[in-house]
Amino acid sequence: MTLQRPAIVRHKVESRISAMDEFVERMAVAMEADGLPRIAGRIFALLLLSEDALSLDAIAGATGASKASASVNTRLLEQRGLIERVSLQGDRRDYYRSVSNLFVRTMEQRLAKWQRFHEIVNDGINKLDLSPVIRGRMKNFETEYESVREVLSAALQRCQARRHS
Amino acid sequence: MTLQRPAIVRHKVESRISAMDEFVERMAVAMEADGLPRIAGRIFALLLLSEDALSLDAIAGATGASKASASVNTRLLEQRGLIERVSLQGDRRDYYRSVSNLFVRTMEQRLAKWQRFHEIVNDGINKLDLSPVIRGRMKNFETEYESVREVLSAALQRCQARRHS
DNA sequence: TTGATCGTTCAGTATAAACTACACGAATGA
DNA sequence: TCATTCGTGTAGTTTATACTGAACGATCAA
Repeated sequence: MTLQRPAIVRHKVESRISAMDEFVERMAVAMEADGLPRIAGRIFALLLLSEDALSLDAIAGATGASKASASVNTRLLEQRGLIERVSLQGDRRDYYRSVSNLFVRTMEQRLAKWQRFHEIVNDGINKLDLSPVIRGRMKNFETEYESVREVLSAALQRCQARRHS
Repeated sequence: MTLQRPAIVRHKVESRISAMDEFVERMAVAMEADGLPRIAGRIFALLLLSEDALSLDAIAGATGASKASASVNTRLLEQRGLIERVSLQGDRRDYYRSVSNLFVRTMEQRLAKWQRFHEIVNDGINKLDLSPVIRGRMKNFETEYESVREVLSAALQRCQARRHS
């Protein structure tokens, strides 16, 4: 059974297809460094390049993954806020597309990951009996983080405000 | 052959040892989310808690890893700028300790990772023939990134300036 | 030069993860 | 209600990667 490639890819000439594929693959590898499965990266890149929302079958067909894998990885990306699921009336299928406020979403994602990290350090400061030197080092680490986090949050809020204006 | 636990751990009473170990393990899991091996996370946490620089054998003994694994993972952490190798005169062994400007180092590390990501997107904008909608979406993404990156770089420079004053 | 110790490399193994094929339950339409 | 199509769960396979044990070259002391 041969599935159609999605519109964004289908209408391109051959040389362009490989350029697109290269983009997808590079993105997939880069996102692997962020701890996501490679297929999730491919799906993300595919949707980033696609103007239309794509069905699960279309995604599976275009990425070469099985439908089950596409299902798992779309859900993962959705949970992380990198893509969103949309439904079209008169169609039972789910469709997926890149979120509109992608940058802010990715940044929020990263901030949350840092947060867990720094919570561990804060717990360490509070619960362990550390030498003054170590305690000072860790507290300094946290102070610097807090100042940067505030600056970053403010910048992100400006991004969002600009979008909604 | 029983290796000594490092000083920071050795002098603690039993209940404190487990609290330390919990810190180490939590940190190891958190750093795994950043794509590092779990053992590297353990080593990092251990050195974060240790006032003294530790030898490879001490690290292997305290983390329960083999010396080979300790060697690989200390090198990895060193390359990432999270720990540094120090040598004591009159001692052939290498010692490792947490870097002093840890926060700035970790942020630089993360910024570099983002940079690769955004280079791919920029390449896509330049090399692919995208629809106006997609192109606009990606350019907007990059614009927002650039503004945040500048704010962040400035904040990091302030951190460094404060340290050297 | 010899012996001992240090860090590293390498081959093999164990562990973990991703992915697929298959099958199931739910929702829809005939 | 039966058939169809959707998304998801699961068992098993494949693949990748972390880790260990042993051997190696380098460095230093005797």
